[in-house]
Amino acid sequence: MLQPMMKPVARLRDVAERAGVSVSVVSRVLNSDPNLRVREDTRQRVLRAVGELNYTHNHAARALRLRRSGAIALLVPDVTNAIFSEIFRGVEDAAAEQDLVVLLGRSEWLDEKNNVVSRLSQQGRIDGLIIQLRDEEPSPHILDLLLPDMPTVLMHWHQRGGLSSVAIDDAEAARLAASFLIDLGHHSLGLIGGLPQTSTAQAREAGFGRALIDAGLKCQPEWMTRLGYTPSSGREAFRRIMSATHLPTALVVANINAAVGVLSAARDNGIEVPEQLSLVAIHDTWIAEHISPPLTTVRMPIYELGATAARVLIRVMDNGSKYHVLVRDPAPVMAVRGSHMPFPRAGACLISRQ
Amino acid sequence: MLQPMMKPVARLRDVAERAGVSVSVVSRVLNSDPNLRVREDTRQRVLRAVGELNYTHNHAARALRLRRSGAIALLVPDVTNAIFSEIFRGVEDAAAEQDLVVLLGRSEWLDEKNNVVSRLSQQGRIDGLIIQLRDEEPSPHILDLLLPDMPTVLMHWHQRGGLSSVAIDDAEAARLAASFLIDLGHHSLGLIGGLPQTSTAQAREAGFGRALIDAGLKCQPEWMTRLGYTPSSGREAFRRIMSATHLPTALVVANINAAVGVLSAARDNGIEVPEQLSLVAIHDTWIAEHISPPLTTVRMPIYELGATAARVLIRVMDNGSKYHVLVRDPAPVMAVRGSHMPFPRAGACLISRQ
DNA sequence: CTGAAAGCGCTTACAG
DNA sequence: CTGAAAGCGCTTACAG
Repeated sequence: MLQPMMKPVARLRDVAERAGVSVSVVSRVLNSDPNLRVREDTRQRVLRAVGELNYTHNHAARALRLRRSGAIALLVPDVTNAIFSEIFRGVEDAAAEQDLVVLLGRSEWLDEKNNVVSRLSQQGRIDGLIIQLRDEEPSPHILDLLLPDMPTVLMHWHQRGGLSSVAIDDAEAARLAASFLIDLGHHSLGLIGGLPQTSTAQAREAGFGRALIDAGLKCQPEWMTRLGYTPSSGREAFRRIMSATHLPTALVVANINAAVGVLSAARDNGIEVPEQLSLVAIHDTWIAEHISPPLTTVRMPIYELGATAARVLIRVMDNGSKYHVLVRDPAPVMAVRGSHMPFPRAGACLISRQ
Repeated sequence: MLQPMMKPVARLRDVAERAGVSVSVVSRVLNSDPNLRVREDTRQRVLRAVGELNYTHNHAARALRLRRSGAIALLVPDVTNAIFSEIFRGVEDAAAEQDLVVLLGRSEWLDEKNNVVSRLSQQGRIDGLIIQLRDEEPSPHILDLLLPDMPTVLMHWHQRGGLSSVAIDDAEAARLAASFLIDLGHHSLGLIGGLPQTSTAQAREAGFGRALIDAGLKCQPEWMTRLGYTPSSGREAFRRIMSATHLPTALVVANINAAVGVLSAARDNGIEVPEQLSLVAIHDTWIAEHISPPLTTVRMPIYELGATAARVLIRVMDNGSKYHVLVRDPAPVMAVRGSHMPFPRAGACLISRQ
């Protein structure tokens, strides 16, 4: 059995004694109760006693009494995904404004009985949940079953369903990437997309398609894959596209991690980026400038996505209503680096099939 | 003000009523109180009622009563560092054995007043703390001041100080990497090391040195840097080593993220890896096989590091004593990929200075 | 074998 | 303007 976690520490009662008032007054002063009228004199005595005893309130007691924990959870498929770093900061900053602590976890095993989600959301652990589902598990209905009464916000989610959701403008990101390449003279464009059941993949594909249509170009189905956002799926996608009859001169890669795989697959196949193939990836993380060639990407408002998710969650917890928010500010913007080139260019060496 | 977080839910009392016993019995049955004698009959009734009402205990009440929260925190400088993924799994698995939940956070701003560490460790939030300090802030004394009574385990920390600590065998990792290269015929080896104030960097440098000495080779100070574990520090380290009078034929890179920077700096400088320069990096993450060339690395017992940290912490919480553990099982092992070559080799093209 | 009761540290109507 | 008291949902000596 574990022992008590710390030595005796100041309680409200101790503060009250030292200040010569009742616990009620101390509690009210600390919580700035608007109904409280105290002499400034008294208030100062209380505050001084709090400082001298180094009082901080006991969360367990507070949670029990108020029926809320003061914590929210942020669950994502993979905490080590660099994109996620910014999301976390956004959530934390917005949560801190309301004195909420953020618990970070993995959104795994939603099918199993004894999963992280249920364990975290057992009575009294957290007041609300921001969750990004795994791409392979895009049916949020599971959550309804798992946590019928938990205020929940789906992240990276466009559909308007039973739960609140926040998303970034994935369509615009892909449109921007594609038209950037088109403006460079490319007219043979491919898309390395995400899993088709995810709403981000659908949106990115739609945006890509719109850019081509706007430019009077045609989508080539054999240049479009829907395999996911991981390096190995990027690798496989590249392999498939390279086996097409004709080849594109440029690719929009729907995710930067997939682009890492594309880049290394290209190298393995002796194809030079950007000389023979231009690449633009969505999302801008540290790897973009530390890989060779440095990747041209679309930078997205990821910090704001996190902050918005937290603010939406707080409102859901507050009034139980439902929100669907698309974060567009700041707008997606090109981070221009070294993985693209104009087309056609002098001395350009097209990919020739043997 | 936030509203109560969920609709009325079964309490101990509800279970007791339904089972026709007192709350004491229900509580004791659920906690398998060894002093409890109940008729099997009664126990079954209780268990059935628990199931029917879908009872789970209220954490806040439990925490208040038991004076412990059932949660521990894991704080690391950067949650998106891929090395950390395995640590997290290890900690979670070991913690789950004791029904402890793991809160994940960033170990930042230890100097500031209002930091994550203090906020998390306010009364009753967590029972203990596993922390990996930022490399730039290697004085754990700050923790003593910040959290005098919090059971704490330092991770990736070798020194025997006031706090418990767990580490992997960093010296052996570097020794293994260096002797792997030496066995390949290299005798001009450099080390791209971590910040000198960190104990991991000291250990890796020591292990590297020992391999050279064992082989009768000399350390070349101009081939050794101590700039850190990030891609940009790796880039800078490469630049410095390349400005030396003579050049090494192989490098041990003390961290895989730094190796990513080294690789791209090498490419920028027109140096072929592995043809002109062999690279072995410590730590084995997804990037190793998705970068080009795939990196030869040393795989470390990172999952076990996390699990051990949690087990040590649990013992510290239990009996207040202090432990210093070096995790050596499984032993560091080479993950052989494509960033190294024998030396000298037929047709080898050494790096020549212009 | 089982139950009544105290108390963990808070907040908040209610009373004065 | 301030305080006494109830009660949030548990656990656990103690009594029977």
